[in-house]
Amino acid sequence: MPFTYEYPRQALTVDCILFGFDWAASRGGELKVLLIERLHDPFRGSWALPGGFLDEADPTVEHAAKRELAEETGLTNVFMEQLYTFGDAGRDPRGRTVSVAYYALIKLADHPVRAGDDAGNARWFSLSEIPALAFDHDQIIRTASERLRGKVRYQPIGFELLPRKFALSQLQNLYETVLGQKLDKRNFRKKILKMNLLVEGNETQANVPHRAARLYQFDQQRYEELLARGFNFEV
Amino acid sequence: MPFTYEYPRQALTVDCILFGFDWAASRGGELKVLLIERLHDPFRGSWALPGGFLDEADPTVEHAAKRELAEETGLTNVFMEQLYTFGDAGRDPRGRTVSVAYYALIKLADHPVRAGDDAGNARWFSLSEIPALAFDHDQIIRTASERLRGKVRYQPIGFELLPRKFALSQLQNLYETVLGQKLDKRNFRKKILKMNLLVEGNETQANVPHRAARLYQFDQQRYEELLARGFNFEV
DNA sequence: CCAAAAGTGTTTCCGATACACCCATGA
DNA sequence: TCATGGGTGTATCGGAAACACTTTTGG
Repeated sequence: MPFTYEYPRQALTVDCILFGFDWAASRGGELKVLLIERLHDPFRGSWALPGGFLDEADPTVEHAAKRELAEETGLTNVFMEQLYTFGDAGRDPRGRTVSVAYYALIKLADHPVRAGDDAGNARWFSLSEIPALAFDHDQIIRTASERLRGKVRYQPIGFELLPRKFALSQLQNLYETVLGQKLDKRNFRKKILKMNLLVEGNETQANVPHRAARLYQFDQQRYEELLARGFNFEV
Repeated sequence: MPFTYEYPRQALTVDCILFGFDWAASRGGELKVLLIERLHDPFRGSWALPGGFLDEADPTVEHAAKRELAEETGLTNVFMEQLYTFGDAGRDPRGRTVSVAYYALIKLADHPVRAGDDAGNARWFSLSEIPALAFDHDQIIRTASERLRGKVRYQPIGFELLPRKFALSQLQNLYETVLGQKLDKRNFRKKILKMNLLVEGNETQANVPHRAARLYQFDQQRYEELLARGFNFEV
């Protein structure tokens, strides 16, 4: 059942960049990106970002991104933000395709991943060990990483990337990873605590071969206040 | 000559938001936006953003935006940045249309505007007196205004919006207009001069009924250095 | 000489930075 | 008892903010 139009039309796709923070990575945390293995041509067998064609039934483009993500990786309830639209001629060997990319930050532990219908496999890759990707997806990931580095300055990204309860050193480690630079421990703590964004819990780490760290949580209400009124976290 | 595809495709358009700064506007400057009057349905006779369909021959989406802008308003050599992609169902009465919006800042004086082929008229409107617009173009303009307010904090926008030679009070007025708040004259001057971004000229304003202001220019080279290394202009 | 905008310094305050040692825990 | 990371305070510096009067020009 073909579809016919008076003028040529380009294909419209969405792609999803999901970032997770892997605290357990040996000696310092790592940022990871979720990739799927393509089951169909073009680039069959290659790793790629989850994504696919916009559907007539999708009420919004963002909806299409969430739908494709769920279909290919099983992930749901992910808050996505639009990143950028990629549409250079030649980015898809099938013909002109324009892709709207969305990105999200999620807690790795809360979102187990499984391969879905259109994907042979789904896996988290460290940013530093990403294989050759289909289409211009390496370029998309670079753009997303830059955006993340920018976002960290005016939004508390730990809220989305860390487990509900975390040690301050984990939060600092996350910032150091995203920003690519070491931060002073005492100054970091002073600054982050002064924001009144964190609630000190009663628990501490368990089974660590050193003094156990106190665990904190984000204060949801305070977080929303900060977002609404504008926020600034200069390093 | 119809075009046929195996799966349904959405129409892809581009829209251009051009901002200009009108210094002469009585009592303080005004931000203006370029609009065109639509010659064809839907929304024939309405004011709208310049824009149109992506063409198969456009090598990039940005190229499509520049091409449409030139066709409808005669403006060329405009540096555009991608703003956001708008694709909610229902934003176009003809059917599903996804639009990639681009925005640019230009010097009003350097870019005289004329109506082009597909536009009955082209005119600058103050942000405060924008008429009812076609599609969701009011929403697009709101998004662009917010982006501009954000951009002002890390890029010297005066470079793009002001005439080549300008008085410091013009620059301050621009910042006040974009940010929507008054700034302290002495502090503003100190800060902007300390950046070494401005070159003091020999000339002064002519024919003003008060003390003539010294005129400055941006230092192109210093500007590029700042852009490259990152830039911060907190109010 | 009046109206209107140009131009000019100092003080205060706060946040950013730099910096080193003791503490708790499990092995 | 040792290795490992957790936890803590102070001094200095620099940029941000507040603030008012004199100068120049055309009408």
